Amino acid sequence: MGVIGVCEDQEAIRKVLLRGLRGAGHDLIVAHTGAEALRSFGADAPIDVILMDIGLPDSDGRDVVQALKSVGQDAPVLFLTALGDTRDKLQGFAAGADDYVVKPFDLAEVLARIDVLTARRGSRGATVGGLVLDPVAHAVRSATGEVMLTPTEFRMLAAITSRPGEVVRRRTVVAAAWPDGSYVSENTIDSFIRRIRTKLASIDSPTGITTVRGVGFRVS
Amino acid sequence: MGVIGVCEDQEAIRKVLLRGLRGAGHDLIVAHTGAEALRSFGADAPIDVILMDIGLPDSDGRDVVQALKSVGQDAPVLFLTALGDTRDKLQGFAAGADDYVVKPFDLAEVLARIDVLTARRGSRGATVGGLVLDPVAHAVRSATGEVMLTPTEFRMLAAITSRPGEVVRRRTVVAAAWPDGSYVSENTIDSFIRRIRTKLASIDSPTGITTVRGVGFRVS
DNA sequence: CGCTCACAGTCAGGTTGTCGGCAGGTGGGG
DNA sequence: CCCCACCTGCCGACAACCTGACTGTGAGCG
Repeated sequence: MGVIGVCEDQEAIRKVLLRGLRGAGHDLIVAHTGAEALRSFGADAPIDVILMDIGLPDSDGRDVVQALKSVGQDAPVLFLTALGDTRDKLQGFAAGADDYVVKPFDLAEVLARIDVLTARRGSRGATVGGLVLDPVAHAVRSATGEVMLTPTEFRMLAAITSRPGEVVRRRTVVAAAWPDGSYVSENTIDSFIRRIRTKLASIDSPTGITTVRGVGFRVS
Repeated sequence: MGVIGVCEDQEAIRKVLLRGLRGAGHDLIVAHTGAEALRSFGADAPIDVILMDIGLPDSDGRDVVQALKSVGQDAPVLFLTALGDTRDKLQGFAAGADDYVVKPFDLAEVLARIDVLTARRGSRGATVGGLVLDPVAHAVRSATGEVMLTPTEFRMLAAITSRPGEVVRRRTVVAAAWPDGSYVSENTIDSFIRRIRTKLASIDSPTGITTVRGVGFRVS
């Protein structure tokens, strides 16, 4: 379903979480400490939801989340913690939480809440600024026409349009359009971007792909 | 802040909610029964978040929510209910909930959760004195416009705005914006400050970077 | 089997934006 | 008044990016 970044130091809890998440069909990126989370959950990691403990051995999960946000990681965050006071919760939300669950938690509920968080960002746009992406026909439509896209072109464009207005990093695009672990030269990305741009122009698309130097691409 | 649709039949709870929501600066559309909610919360009602009780006198809040979704109302839904079993919660999420809070609830927490739901559909980013830094888009926004920043510019501005009102030393800025151990001439810092100032001016930013002679910079 | 076509990926050359620094001007504090 | 910190305009180097042409591969077809 999605890629979940899990940061939890206690082995027993981690085991329960990992099994539950895998059972629900999620892919996982696991960290045991705040420092590890900072390394593994970078802005270019294709993470859909972050599950974060607050009481980590090396740091405060809230600080970790704020650090991640400041480097551009914008995946929604669910705090999973023993701190259940209202004040703790408010601090969690202030630190950028999208949800907050108090231990001991019920696995099924956590899974449901994760579904909500993943769905909320996925549903953000079959149609973006006068452009309609048709996954069945592998085509894009605008007011004035329609073009076919090749499979790779389609996956790339889908990755970029899935976040209208946001910059999508080149690595993220690669992760979305090519199978895991495959190497593609930077130049290949450029070529595909060019082809997509040409096709979009051929149907007088109102929105185009703008490049953000040193970062990636963005629909505007 | 936003328009909240509240559907709650019990007067005591409703009163607490209404006062709290108004106090937080929200506008309200109030319903006392499911039927009233269906009438008032239509697809064209400009609602940002729906606060729904489940145990309504005339109907089940979950059915009401599903009916609203089927007519195109897509505002996020927060269920506020006495039913706290895991099974109840799962049913709530299955019915389309974005969040689920069990009574007795803490008003401050509910307000925080509402903020999350409204913020997710609006603009994101830390806001400092009328300026919004968006790490995802690599941009700064003011009331009148938006500019893109280059990676280095963004890191510098982020370092300075991270401590509003305080003076940030030149060394601190360098440490935040350049890789460890790299030497940059004092003049280079000035150049970047200048570029950032120019970009901020181009969007009529209400706050600017003031220099503190011999120490560093500060947002005012 | 050989031809054609579409797609993926590469290469080389040109173009542009970012970075970092220089040189000269400006202004405030001693 | 002088010095030093800072401002400003400007320029060169370099990397990132764009562009058009080209190669390799595999499917479809007569």
